[in-house]
Amino acid sequence: MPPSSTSTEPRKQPRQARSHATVEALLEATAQVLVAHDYKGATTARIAERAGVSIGSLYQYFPNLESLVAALVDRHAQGLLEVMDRALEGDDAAGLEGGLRTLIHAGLDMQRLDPALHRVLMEQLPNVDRLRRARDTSHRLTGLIEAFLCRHADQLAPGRQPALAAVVVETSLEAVAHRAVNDYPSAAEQQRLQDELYDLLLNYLTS
Amino acid sequence: MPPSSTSTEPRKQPRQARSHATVEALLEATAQVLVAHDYKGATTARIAERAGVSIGSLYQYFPNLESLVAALVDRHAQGLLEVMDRALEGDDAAGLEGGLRTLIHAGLDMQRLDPALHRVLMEQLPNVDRLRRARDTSHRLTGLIEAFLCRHADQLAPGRQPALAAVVVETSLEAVAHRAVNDYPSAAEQQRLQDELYDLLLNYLTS
DNA sequence: GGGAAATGTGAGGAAACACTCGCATAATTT
DNA sequence: AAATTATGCGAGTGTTTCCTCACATTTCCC
Repeated sequence: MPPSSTSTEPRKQPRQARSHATVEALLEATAQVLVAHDYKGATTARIAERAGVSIGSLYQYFPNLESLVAALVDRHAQGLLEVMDRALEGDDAAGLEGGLRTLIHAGLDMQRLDPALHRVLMEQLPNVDRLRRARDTSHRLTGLIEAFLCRHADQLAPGRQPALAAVVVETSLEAVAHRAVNDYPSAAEQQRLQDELYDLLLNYLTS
Repeated sequence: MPPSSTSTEPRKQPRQARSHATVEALLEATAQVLVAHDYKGATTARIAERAGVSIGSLYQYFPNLESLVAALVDRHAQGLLEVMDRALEGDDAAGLEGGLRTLIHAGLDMQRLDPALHRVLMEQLPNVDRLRRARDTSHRLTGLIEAFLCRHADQLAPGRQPALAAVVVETSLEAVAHRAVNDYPSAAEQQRLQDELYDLLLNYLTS
């Protein structure tokens, strides 16, 4: 393994439809290989082969393997945030209870976007800065939740500080939703856990 | 990277004090290298060098790199469970509230055992069976918590099923404790999150 | 002390790895 | 249709890695 260049910036921009398809195929292949072989087994050769593209083409658009994974992380994180954003927008009329229901539902949906990929991306990426930065979707999520709580501050229990509560809510929501989707495949069980999550968070917020 | 043998069983048992020290040094070195270089960077050469031992000695006791990591995981998991076991033993007199306090305290303590190592082990190990098996300390923990809840079943809210509640409690406890220890270094902040955790779980269990 | 067993050594083989580079092909522009 | 630019290719380079093996050293036991 010779030294890998440190930049994670794209090497060149695709200008024709053909090359857009190549980049797309590479990203998709990266996702599949990550899921099938774990991070340590995600090699340039495997990814290129899976994408039906030569190694050389891979390096036309990504300066190194890490940047390819970083691009995939960015894209996945984008999708996650959009799920939560869409769910929370315009749901203020439903009050804290209703909003919490959609919040929890969105939490489950996020995990369902691509659970296997989600696992690898969240669990196995090395602590390289670029990847870490892309990974703290959690922190941006916490921000969204804090804003949500502030919008319903009047219904919160007296002592609850939105900033602190947002951390607790986001962390438990993500963890329980993750476990529900990954360890309990049946829809009935997932529904039960979703109901428990509602109990957990509502009682906490309103004491 | 030639084919790595698949067995993770120890190659031979150390019989003299000297070799016990070697095995110990290797495990300790593995932990340090994992923390310093992430899973992908944990190479046999680095580990042996750090342990002050030759590569050959490493392979006297471990058939491959993976088995070395697996042994470390086992050992770490053992430590975690002992923390929780000790905390819960004989604390039945304190009732649900008191027991929950020690439960939460133990959850934080588990994360503090060796936070950096804990992170790498929990987050970066590949999904190889042996490692997966060793990793589901969470499930055994859930069992401990379920037993705890059953012991105080009379104080639980009417609808609460211990088995389901144990999953929720274990998952949120682990996640929030993890975040507290890793993202909030100051003792004051950790204490605040610990109190929030108490609110979260007590309100949930007793509705 | 001497033989046997346990332990330690590290150079080196074989394979896998990230990445380059010179060149072929396809699309676009003029 | 010629020139230019964009895209695609994959054998090859230099490195890294896992792991073995023939041998050296230490400990144990009588």
